[in-house]
Amino acid sequence: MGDRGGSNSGEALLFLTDEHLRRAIEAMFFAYRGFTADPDRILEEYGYGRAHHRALHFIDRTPGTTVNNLLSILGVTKQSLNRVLRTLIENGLVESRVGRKDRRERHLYLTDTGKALERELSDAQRARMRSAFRQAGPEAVAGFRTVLEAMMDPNMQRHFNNNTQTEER
Amino acid sequence: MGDRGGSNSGEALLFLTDEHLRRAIEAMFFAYRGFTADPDRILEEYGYGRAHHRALHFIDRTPGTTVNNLLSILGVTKQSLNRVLRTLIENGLVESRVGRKDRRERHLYLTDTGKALERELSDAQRARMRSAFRQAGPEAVAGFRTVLEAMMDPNMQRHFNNNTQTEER
DNA sequence: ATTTTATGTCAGTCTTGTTGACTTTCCAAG
DNA sequence: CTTGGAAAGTCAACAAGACTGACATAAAAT
Repeated sequence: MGDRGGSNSGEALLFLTDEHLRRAIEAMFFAYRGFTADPDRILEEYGYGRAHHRALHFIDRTPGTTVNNLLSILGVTKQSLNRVLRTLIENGLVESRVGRKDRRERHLYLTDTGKALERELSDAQRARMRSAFRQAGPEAVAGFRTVLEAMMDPNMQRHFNNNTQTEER
Repeated sequence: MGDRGGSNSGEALLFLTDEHLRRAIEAMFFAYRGFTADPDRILEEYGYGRAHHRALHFIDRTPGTTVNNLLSILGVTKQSLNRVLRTLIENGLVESRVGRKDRRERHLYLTDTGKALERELSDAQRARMRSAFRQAGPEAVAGFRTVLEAMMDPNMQRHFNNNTQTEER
């Protein structure tokens, strides 16, 4: 019982008491709140919500992505996504183009207005992330990413590492 | 641009390109989904939601906590919390006791049934956390926690480090 | 005695998720 | 060529969980 978690390097065993894990769970909860706080404030000004932010983010990340692809990334129903997408299209933030190869598909792009809002949102989020990373230092950042990736569902890891360019411009 | 952020802990400089930060933002998004996936499944069986989980968690963490304290931790309105709390009390998972010193206050405790569900939920969440921690290794875990804490709002850091026992048993 | 605090409740709104049913388009296999 | 089924959109209805605002009650504080 009076054992130690060994040295920091190598494969030293981990003493993960329930209390350690509970603290980590709470840290995750509180940190996520911080993570979304800044974008939430901006979104409110425009009358949008987090769902809109997510759509903007992933369309920006992969221009020309299809609705179906977006669905599998976001993990919501098409009806739910469609409502958000319709608003964004109506308001001129997102453009939906019929696919050339498969004309059932709609390929999604951000307009200049859409890009501007996405920028504003991600600038705020990046600023907080950058500040946290600077405070924590490079080693901590590496560890942070490693743990986050290990926490994802395998399916989401796939999306995370998938840099497919669905170009159809 | 070629600057160094070397005032940290005497470590290598951080190259935080927008692309790095974007990846980190996505990792946070996907990881949080994994983080909540298991409890969500369990909650669904019982007809509860995340809001109930949060209440159970923090009442379990700080038995005898008051409604007001819970409100400031969870950051929701009292109407919203009250609905959740009422359900949990009606279903016999939470007990609400009038304060002895200040009889306006209600002190909240988990019943045995409440403790059982809290256990089931946090066991699932801890299992995933433990697995991720084991995969990532001790160094990564330390970094993970450091970054999360730096990402919180100062107000939430306060709650995170506050181990006040509101004992009124 | 009055004010403030802690809590609870009622009513109504909003966002974002859900299911189910139906239509249109259109690729591809029979 | 016909038909089956996939991709996408639409409509309707609904629920959880957040919100605001108004009001009630009890008790502590002034």
